[in-house]
Amino acid sequence: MKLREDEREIRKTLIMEAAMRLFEEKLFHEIGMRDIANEAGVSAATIYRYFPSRDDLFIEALMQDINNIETLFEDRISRGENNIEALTIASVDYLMDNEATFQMMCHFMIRGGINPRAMKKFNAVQVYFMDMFDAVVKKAEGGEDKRLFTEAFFASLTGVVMTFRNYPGRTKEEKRKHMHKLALLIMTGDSQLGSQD
Amino acid sequence: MKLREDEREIRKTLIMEAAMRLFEEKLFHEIGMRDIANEAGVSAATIYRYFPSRDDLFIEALMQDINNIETLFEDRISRGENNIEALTIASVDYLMDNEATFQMMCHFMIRGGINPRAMKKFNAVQVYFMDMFDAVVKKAEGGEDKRLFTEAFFASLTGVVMTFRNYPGRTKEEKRKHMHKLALLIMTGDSQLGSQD
DNA sequence: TGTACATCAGTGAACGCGCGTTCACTGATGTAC
DNA sequence: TGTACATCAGTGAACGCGCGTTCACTGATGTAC
Repeated sequence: MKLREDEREIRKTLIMEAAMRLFEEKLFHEIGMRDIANEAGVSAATIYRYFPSRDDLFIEALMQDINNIETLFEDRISRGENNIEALTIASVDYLMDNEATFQMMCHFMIRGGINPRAMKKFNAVQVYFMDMFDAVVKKAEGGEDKRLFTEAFFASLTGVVMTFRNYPGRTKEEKRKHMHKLALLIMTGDSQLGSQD
Repeated sequence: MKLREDEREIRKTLIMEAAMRLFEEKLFHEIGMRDIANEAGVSAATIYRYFPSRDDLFIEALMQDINNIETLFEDRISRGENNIEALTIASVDYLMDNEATFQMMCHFMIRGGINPRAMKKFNAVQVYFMDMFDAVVKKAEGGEDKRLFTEAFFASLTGVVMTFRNYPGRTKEEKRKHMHKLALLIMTGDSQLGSQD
């Protein structure tokens, strides 16, 4: 019966959304199955009827989130914010404002011992994400293959956010501004420090 | 008695070195107090006579490691490898070859809930590290204040290594080469992709 | 319309394990007189 | 040189907790005849 299958999909989404909500108050490693169950209004055991493991749950949530990013960025492009500077700012802001995505990314990049099934999914997500970035960059910059540029772009923004997001003694807005500055410096070779050719 | 104090310092170092050795076979979060104790040839309880907690132990180890980096980089500079390109390669290699340092850095940057005492130490380490980098860059590049540049440098290299160190289907050497390429692209705006002024 | 059966969502409770840390104690070493 | 005492390194065992996951079971819903 098809209806049942649809129903299942809806439940899965409900559970994932509950999990995502928890990132607003907790860090990735502090979010347990019981927390998610509680937030979703089901029992912890129920989650296992929809996801084979905690890792799988989070990776599926990440996959779903990536789709949101895609439309979000395409909207920006179509609104004319399609130069590298605007894209840089947008990317930093995205990573700053979407704790869930950022934390999950870091987790799966750094942590080992993830089951192969989940890891395969995560790698697919990474490739997909990079492809999307690539397409955006291509539209913004025009022309030939910029894969290397995209990778550098993505990796260094991640690094900037990771390094300065917990910088002590700064408000969130100060951190954000600082990151913008650094990201622009990296991406455009801006100011008196630029690339020496 | 002074001798006793010295003896304590030696023991501390022994334990830290044992901990560092474990990074060659395990990831940060897999290294437990019992493992360290075992590797150092003492009991787990003994460690607590020297360090107030696991976090403190690792942070002190990190602090010690940073000193090694300093001399390592200063050697390079004095051997004439003092341009940005050489420094970039050296930094990537360092992060690739020193699992311990890299993993500890990531851990303390991302993970919350670290006790304030330990966190304060970690922040001091970060500042120290950045200062050192700054000095190296200044010597390599000459001239004025490049703090922003240093920060961007450091953060993006960290990001590159983090993003591509577990890239599937590549040997370690392939990964390393790829990182070099990306890092150089970022730092110098090299190749056909460079910064558009 | 009614009955027997299969399917499956949902769950409370428990399993099993690992881990950071603490406790109560032993024994060696140094100090004072 | 000998004795009484203080200090402290070291430890095996246990504490306490949290967590991912599984189990055995209940009850609702859909299907077949």
